[in-house]
This record gives sequence, C-alpha cells and structure tokens, in this order.
Amino acid sequence: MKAGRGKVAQARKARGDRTRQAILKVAVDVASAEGLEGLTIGRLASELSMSKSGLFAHFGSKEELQLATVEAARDIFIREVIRPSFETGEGLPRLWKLCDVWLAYVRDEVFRGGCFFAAAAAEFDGRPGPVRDRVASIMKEWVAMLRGSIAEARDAGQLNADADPAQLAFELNALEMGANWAFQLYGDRQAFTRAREAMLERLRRHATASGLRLLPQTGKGRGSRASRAR
Amino acid sequence: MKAGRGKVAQARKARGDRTRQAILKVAVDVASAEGLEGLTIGRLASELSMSKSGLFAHFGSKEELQLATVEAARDIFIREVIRPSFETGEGLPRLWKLCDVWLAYVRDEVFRGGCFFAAAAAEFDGRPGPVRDRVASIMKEWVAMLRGSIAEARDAGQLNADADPAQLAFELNALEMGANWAFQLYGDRQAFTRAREAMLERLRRHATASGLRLLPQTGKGRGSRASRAR
DNA sequence: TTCTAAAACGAACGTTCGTGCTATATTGGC
DNA sequence: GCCAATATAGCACGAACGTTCGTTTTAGAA
Repeated sequence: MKAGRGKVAQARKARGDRTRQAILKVAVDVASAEGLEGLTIGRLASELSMSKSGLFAHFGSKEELQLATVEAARDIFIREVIRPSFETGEGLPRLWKLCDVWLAYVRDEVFRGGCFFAAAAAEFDGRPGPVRDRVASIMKEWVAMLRGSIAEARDAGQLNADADPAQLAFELNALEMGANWAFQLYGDRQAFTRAREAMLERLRRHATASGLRLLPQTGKGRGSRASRAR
Repeated sequence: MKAGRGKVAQARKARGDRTRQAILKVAVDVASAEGLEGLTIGRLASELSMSKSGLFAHFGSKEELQLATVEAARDIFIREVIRPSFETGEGLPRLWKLCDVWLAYVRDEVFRGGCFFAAAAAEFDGRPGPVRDRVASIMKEWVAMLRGSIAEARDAGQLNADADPAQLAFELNALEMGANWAFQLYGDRQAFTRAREAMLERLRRHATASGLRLLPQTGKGRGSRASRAR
C-alpha cells in the first residue's frame, strides 16, 4: 500500500518539498546566528511571509523543525567542507585540506553565526534530548574524520608513528573552535592565521620527510585559501 | 544628603543585598547550564520561592539581571581560577598554574554548565548589546592575562625569545575551549589530559633550560590537580 | 513602642511562544 | 474539467514571557 503509490506520492510531494527546503534555508541562517531555540516559528513564518500554521504543518513540532534544521546544516557542511576536501588525495593532503577549508568555511560565513555546530553544541550541551544527541553525533563524525585522516597519513608514512590520531584530532579541532570563538566574538580575522599556523606546526612536528613536502611552505601570504584576504 | 545617611543606608541595604546575592548565586548556576536567555525571571523566582515582582525589583530589567549575573560569575572565576594562580610566582609557573587550574575549574564543575564565559560568548556573540560587550571584555581580560604571563616568562628567561605571546595565548585558550567542549558535550574526561598534554607540549617547545625545570615532569599520574581523578 | 523606608508580594498587563483545529486554496493525475 | 490529495491560511488556546502597579510585610532607627 505504502509502496504502491510511490510514484504518485513522490510527484505530489514536489511542491511541499520546495517550500520545506525554502523554510530550512532561512531556518539554518537564523539558527546559526540566534540559536536553535531563538529560532521561532512565528519569526520564521513572518520572514518567509507565510502563516505560522502553514509553516508548522511541515514539521509537526518545534523539535522536529530543529532536527530538520540541524540536518540541513549538515548537508551544507558536507557540501562546503567535506566534499571539497575529498577532491584531494587521502592522508596528509586531505587532512590539511580539511583544516584549511574549515577555517575558510567560518571566515567566509557559510553560516551567518559562524560554525553552526559549535554554536548548537554550546547551546544544547546542557539540554538532553534528540537535538543534543544529533548535534553530538555530527560533531563526532567530524572529529572521527580528522582522526581517520591522521591514521591514514600515518599509515602512508607521512606522519611519524608517534603521532596519536585521537590526540592530534583533539588539538586540531580545539584550534578550529578557538578561531571560531575569536572571530565570532571579536571579528578577529587574525585568529585564522593563528589557528592555521598552530595547525601547521602540529602537523609538521609529526610529519616525516615525505610528509613535510605535502604541507604548505612556511611564510606569509603563500596563496592558501584560508590565508587569503577576502 | 546622600552621604549624610551613610550609616543608615548601609544598614538598611544589608537585607536587600543578601537576597540579591542569593538570587545571583542561583542565577549564575542556571545561566551557566541553560544560558543567559534561558535564565527566566519566573523560573528564578520559583526556584527561590519568591515572587517574580519581588525578584524583579532588585534589577529593574532582564538585561540588568543578566549583567549582574555575568559580574557575579566573574567574581567566582576570579576566586576560583585567578586568585589561586597568583599564589604562585609570576612567569612560567603562574602561566602553567593558570592553565592547570582552568582545567580543574571546568572539570570540578564550578559552574554546572562548564565555563560560564565560553557558554555566554557562544550565546551572545551574535547579539550586540551590553551583555555581549561585557562578556567579550571579560574574556579579553583572560586572554590578556595569559599573554601577560607569557611575556613575563619570556622576560624572565623561562621561555625563548621566539615565543609569540599572542600566538601562544591563542593556542592555550583554544585548547581550553576544546576541553570544555568535549567535556560538556560528551562528558569526556580524557579531554582534560589531552588539553593538558598539548599545553605542556606547547610550553616545553618554547621553554629554555631553566624554564623546563619549572614545568611538571612527563608521564602519567604526576600528582597535578588537573590530572587527578575526582 | 512607634515610625518609616526598603523589601516582598499578588494581580494584571500586553506579547509571544508552541500547538491544535477547521476551512479554503492549490495542485497533479485522470 | 473534475477529483482527491496536499498545502496553506485563519483562528483560538493555554502557558510563559518581561514588566508595571498598588498594597502589604518587615526590619532597623528613633
């Protein structure tokens, strides 16, 4: 029964999906700047010039709206950070690309309020529930990806055996959060170069001779995306 | 006139100040866990079993309540982190103490929701106004203190001349925020030892021979406050 | 004990919140 | 062009929000 009307249901769903997407686009933008709780249904409706109830019907509850918003943000993050990094070969080059693109993703304000997930994590880390769980799992994915790339780089002989993937991933992630914090609170663009430098230092410290050749040269203005002015 | 009734006014003020303090004690606790916006006057009143209006009269507006809460949190931070660190001599020992005690301050849940200011900064970095400004200036104080201690350590010949105070302070602060993030979101206590290790690595890297003797030894379980289990 | 100013209260204000219900447009398949 | 499904709107609800008001309680000075 459910499968029988597959084609019809899919066609029928087209319009609703478009609105849903339009809603989520704004929702992600608002939530990144004012928080997932500050994301109000009335506010969202008026910003899209539609009725509260009409908008509400798409989600059924505020929590579902929040979850959908988180999912939409994840899609954007994958498109803007993960995918570009996977155009680079695995191991150290990809690891560095992940860090570099992440800094650009904050600096270029892919989300108005900086890193969507850093903001959501800070907001929900004290409120148990599905939203918190989802945000936590997404950020775990991210750190796991860093960790995995470090392990790959080590296995490929680009990082020394003494490089602890979990430890290094923790440090890289911390530097990212630090840069995000400084930029959001002070508009401090220098934070990106500071984070970049610190990341490179960490990577160089554990890099083998062949690994070193895969990292950007020392010095300023060396044409990397994250070090370029806007 | 105003000065003339000094003694009287002071006596008269006593009771009000006590309640005010009692209010702020709870306010800080609630705000650290649920945010300064989630800090609701009604909620706060019922938690203290007093009337909304009675509580409200102490502050005059929600924003004033938030500002007073931030100030109260700053007092606690100074008492719990800054003051203990100043029992140690300036330079590298104090710098390390600041980092170490900061980790303990998060781990021991001086505030229920972790670092009060990290949470407040994330919440208000997109909302211009007095609260944001105050939070920003307090965090600036903190980073400036790290930076100052680094400069002192360098001037005392404990850190090499190549140690950039601003850069190093950024990194130490980032590691702190990373540890706070991991602990709040995942309850991950290992984050503290990770941050600790990374901090020590950064300091050792720039330490002179005499500076090295002022830092804890390598290895596990070396009796530092932040590395002890609870 | 009496007086007075501070402190606390209780009730209500106007808004906005999230969430239901019911009715009307809009749409794609026949 | 009609039908059935879907999408949107309109309206109302109860609760909670920050805030104001006039009144009552309370504690310290006289």
